[in-house]
Amino acid sequence: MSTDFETLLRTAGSKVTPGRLALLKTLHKERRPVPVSYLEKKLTKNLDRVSLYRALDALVGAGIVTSIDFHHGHSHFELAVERPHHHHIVCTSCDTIEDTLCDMTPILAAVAKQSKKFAQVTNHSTEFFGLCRVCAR
Amino acid sequence: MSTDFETLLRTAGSKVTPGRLALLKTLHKERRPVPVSYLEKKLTKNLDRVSLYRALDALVGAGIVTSIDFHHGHSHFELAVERPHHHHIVCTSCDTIEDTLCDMTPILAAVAKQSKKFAQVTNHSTEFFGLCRVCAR
DNA sequence: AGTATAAACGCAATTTAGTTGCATATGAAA
DNA sequence: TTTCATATGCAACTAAATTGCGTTTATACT
Repeated sequence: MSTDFETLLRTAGSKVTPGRLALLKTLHKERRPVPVSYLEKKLTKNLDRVSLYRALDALVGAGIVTSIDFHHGHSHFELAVERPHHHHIVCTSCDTIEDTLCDMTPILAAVAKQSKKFAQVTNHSTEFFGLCRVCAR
Repeated sequence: MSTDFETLLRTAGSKVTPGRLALLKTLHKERRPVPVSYLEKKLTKNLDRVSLYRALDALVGAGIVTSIDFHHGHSHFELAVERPHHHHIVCTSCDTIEDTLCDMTPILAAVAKQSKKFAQVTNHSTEFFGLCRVCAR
């Protein structure tokens, strides 16, 4: 899997700019879904808020970054490349996150087959909520 | 299959108020996920914005209403009772929504088994995205 | 290398979503 | 019918995300 962010940006039809490279580098380091506020702080010297949102938009559109909703009132973002497709379990008490691999392909097939209105199911987002072992006591 | 909103509110530990009854009635009529802005307009005479949010909070907490995120920058809400558990496919081009039944129980079991940090998986949210037949052309 | 141009950028202002504090009103239980 | 916790409304506020616009810059093409 490539750490070649430059190529990634090119394939996304985006220009290779210092700001966007810094963004990808940060997401790559984090390896977890992070809120925009966090990226904003980390990248103050590279991208302002507006450019950050626009970059994220472009990257999500190109499938390079995933937008995730944990029902926290704001989006989280995670690098979608370099790792197998996965989902997250979130503790509703302490917000701990754990990655979880899960195979949605049979479900996707069933949904596509069942649907009357849709020509294709291109994407899905799934989050699990629960109680972590610490909070469960 | 009860349309007995009064009982619903009571079991949720909530008081039976005209505003909350009107809210449930509206969600019942709609039978689809609606944004808060929509409810706000429909219910101006019954509940102001703040009371609406607080009522939704209570109902979601009690499992009577589901909060759904279509990546539109705001939440949608749908009545969770009176209907089998289901998910939604959203057209990324025109926002058409179609309900879809899908059985996540095997997935949930797999996730729970696989998880190291979590004691229980209590909930999940899944949305599918795609192109409807109209937009696909 | 030099230049043209569309994409990216930064800043200020704005919109939209959701929340807090507090005083008042009201449903439900005794 | 009194009591009291819960629900409500309003105003003010915080936070999230977007728009408009003038400037800069990466890249494609001489």
